[in-house]
Amino acid sequence: MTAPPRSVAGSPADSRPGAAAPSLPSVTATTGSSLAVQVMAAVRRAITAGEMEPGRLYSVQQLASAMDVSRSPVREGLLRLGEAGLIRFHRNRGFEIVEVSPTDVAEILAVRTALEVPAARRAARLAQPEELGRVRAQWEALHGAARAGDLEAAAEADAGLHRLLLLLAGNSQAVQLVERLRTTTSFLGVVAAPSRRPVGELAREHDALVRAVLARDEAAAAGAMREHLAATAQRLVAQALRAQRAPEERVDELTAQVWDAAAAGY
Amino acid sequence: MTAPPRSVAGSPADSRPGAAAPSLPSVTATTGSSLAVQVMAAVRRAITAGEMEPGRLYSVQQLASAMDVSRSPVREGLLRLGEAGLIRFHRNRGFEIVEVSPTDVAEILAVRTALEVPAARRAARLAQPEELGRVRAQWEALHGAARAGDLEAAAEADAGLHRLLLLLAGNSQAVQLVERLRTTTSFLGVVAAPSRRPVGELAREHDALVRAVLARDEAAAAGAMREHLAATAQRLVAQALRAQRAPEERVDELTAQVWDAAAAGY
DNA sequence: GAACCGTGGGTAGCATGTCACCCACCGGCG
DNA sequence: CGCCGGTGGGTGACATGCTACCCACGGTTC
Repeated sequence: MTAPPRSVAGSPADSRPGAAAPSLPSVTATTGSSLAVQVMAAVRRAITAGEMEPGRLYSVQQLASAMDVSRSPVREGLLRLGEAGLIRFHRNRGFEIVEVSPTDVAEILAVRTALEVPAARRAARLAQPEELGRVRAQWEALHGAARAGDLEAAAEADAGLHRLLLLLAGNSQAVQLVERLRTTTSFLGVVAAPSRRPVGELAREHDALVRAVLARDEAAAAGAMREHLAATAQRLVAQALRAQRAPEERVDELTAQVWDAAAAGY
Repeated sequence: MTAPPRSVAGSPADSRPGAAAPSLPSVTATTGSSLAVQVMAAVRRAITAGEMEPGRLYSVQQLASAMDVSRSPVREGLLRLGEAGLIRFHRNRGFEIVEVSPTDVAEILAVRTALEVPAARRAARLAQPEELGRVRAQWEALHGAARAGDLEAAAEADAGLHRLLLLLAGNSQAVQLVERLRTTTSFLGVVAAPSRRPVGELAREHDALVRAVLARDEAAAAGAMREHLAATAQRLVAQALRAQRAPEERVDELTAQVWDAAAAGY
């Protein structure tokens, strides 16, 4: 449709460039919309898959060849990622993946707390009956995904529920901001824990929240949201700590420390 | 240096393209850094100067000709503006200035309230002595600019003070977010009111805030920040209302209405 | 007179050419 | 043996060519 399959030189097998790596950042498989968006998705996948790592330097040309597109959409997508703080450019040297530190994660969740706790309160107050029905539907979708053990679907339903509550609070700016913050944290790893027990627990954490909103209990909704975000934060901070090779026996202690420092007062 | 002065076709005097306008979006005068950044600044100037308006459709080619650069940096700058929600692209049709509605302004200030009120509290608690000195210095800079009647400098000092407090609260993510939000509202009009009495008033509004922080009074700092943001919000909402040709005698009433609806609960 | 359809101009998106700049490497000089 | 300036490859930024696509306009048909 949009992209006539050019012959394209590609890269034979050299990948000689000075400090560059012989990684294969995954080609454009997803046929979504613009190529720039597909590039962003591909880079994200490459990071979570471990094909691109924080230390190395990469270049636009390199990615363009590997993905079999021209430099323009690659550059465009990378600039967007850079603006979001996910990669960093070194002039005339290349770009580098920015490591998301545990502190960053804690700060992001603190910001989300500041935005979503009042939003839950407002949602409990302002929501129309048919909107409450949508909340219930989204909640049931989350439980359904949890029962099926589908982590990805559960994560999506989770995100949808949060977005819906922000929407019901009537602040579309906050919706956009939280969406962007979520993108950053999701660069950590697509799904939180591997198998543990989080699926059921995740769904259950929302129970109190949804019930409070449906009952229009503002205080309870706010409290439930705060607790849920705190639990999420600790999961993600712990994951970021492990990604930085923190000693496993100190993860719990460090997690509490980092989160408390970032969240106190919000 | 970089841009050999092309002959450039420009648009003689026709401006035939379907819905496009005969506006002259201002050329690149500021020699800052990348052309894309200069384009963003130029577009912003053109909007605040009334040379570009929300209804019309514009094209990359059009701006590129008018500014005597190629389409690449123009496109890049516009894409960044689009990501910030300030313009909207219509595929194969052009792009359009997004009108910042009074509701949007109120929502943005509500978000800032959610972020900056706790930040003021944390700053009062966490700031080191030498950091308090920087707060005092920034405050004095604000008063100096106010005394000199320099609106632009006062606005910048205002922004610097807010950024500093967010920084002292130890949340760099929030710093970035607020910076971005401020960019959006600043698209309304560079300086708030024309001459009124806002310079002195603006500086005085910060007095209680700064004093509370310096005295490490957390509750007072939070309260002062809340009041200050509410006052700012009402100014900006009123300005957005006037930009939408709201009847002057109803501006005060509508302002209070819009702000109360957006801010309640934050 | 009104609905329909071909056509042409204009646009965004992508591909590619080009250039100044920067850094790493290296060979000669002290 | 260590410093130092030349040099070449690689990169980001910009300029420009190309193409599918969309919409408005005008002529044709009923």
